[in-house]
Amino acid sequence: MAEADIPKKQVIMEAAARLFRDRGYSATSMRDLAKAVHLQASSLYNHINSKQELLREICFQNANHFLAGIENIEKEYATPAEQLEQLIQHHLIVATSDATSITSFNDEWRHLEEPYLTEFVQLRKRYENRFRAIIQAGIDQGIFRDADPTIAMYTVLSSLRWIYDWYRPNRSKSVAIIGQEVSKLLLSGLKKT
Amino acid sequence: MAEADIPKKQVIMEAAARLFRDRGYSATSMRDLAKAVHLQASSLYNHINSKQELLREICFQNANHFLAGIENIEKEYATPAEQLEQLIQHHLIVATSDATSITSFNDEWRHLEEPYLTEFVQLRKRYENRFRAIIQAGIDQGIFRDADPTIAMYTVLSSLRWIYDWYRPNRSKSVAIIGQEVSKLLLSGLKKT
DNA sequence: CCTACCGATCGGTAGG
DNA sequence: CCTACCGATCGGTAGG
Repeated sequence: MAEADIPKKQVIMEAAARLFRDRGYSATSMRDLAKAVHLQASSLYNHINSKQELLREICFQNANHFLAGIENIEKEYATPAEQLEQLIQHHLIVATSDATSITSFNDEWRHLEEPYLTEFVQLRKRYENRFRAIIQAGIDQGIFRDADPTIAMYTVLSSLRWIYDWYRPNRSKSVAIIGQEVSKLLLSGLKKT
Repeated sequence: MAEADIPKKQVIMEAAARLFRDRGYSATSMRDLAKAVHLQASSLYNHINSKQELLREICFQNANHFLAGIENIEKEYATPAEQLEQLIQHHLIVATSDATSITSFNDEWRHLEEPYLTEFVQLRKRYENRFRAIIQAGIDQGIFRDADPTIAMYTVLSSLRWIYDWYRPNRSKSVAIIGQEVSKLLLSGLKKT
């Protein structure tokens, strides 16, 4: 009975996110999706407008989630070192709170059609710019090494990505602990000093 | 005339790698591919057996390339620190020497059909195991910090991945220099000591 | 290497 | 929410 209260559209969205993650957007058919929610393919269209709409909402939901976090961290924390540490933590929280849909945000967005494709790329760029600015501030203040801020940013972001690409719950440590270890690795390096 | 000597199958394979990278395996049709090599779709089958075959050969070619390198490095270099540094360099060389097909190795392999899917996953696992063993050896010898070797391995591998995901030639530094900076970042960390 | 064509499947609509 | 169905496109084959 409790399940009956979840809007059907949300149920469809979650099933879509899972299929997009497991097979990719293009390899997922509306008939696959219909079967996953125990409907006929045509009945899906009483709740959604198109396959594109599903991808679009999944991608932008995540993009906005990431951006809201970084803006908050810029206000709440003063030093670049704190901001970066919080950013890493926030990135992992967003990614693991909606672990199935993050793959679309990472990989399937390229199947977005215009004008949404352009808009999405701009949102992502904004996130990257803010991320880079924090690293740049750390370098300017002498807290971080004199690294290339773009390279450092992508290295950090990529390191966070493997966690939801390869991580499988209850197979190993918790995401929080993995996140801490990745943070330490990125900030202090692998070599002993 | 020089181009006439390149086997048609190779031309098709390279065009396929580019399309799989740009649109993904599922979203690439044999008619797209045919157009790219100025043929009718049906004519492709005089040179190849199936769409699957193209993906399979692209994926396994890269997998074998990566594995051959790591076996060689294990023999040629003695210390884990040297081996890791060489491994990072080798990974980047493989990735950039065939930059278009590396995306299939990274992302499109999941569209492989059995039994090749299982075989591919095993090859990749073997690469990861050897990579992890080198990090483990460095920890045992006291050269590396007491990190989780699996986490360290994935962090390193992911950091290498962004270079061919995001890097665009002549927009910035060379791959060699980017690789050096990423290496330094991973080994020494972002924070000043 | 082409024309002609196969059955299967695609996203989506009409109409109830 | 269903049945019935649309035109388009899919990977691939036959036959020359």
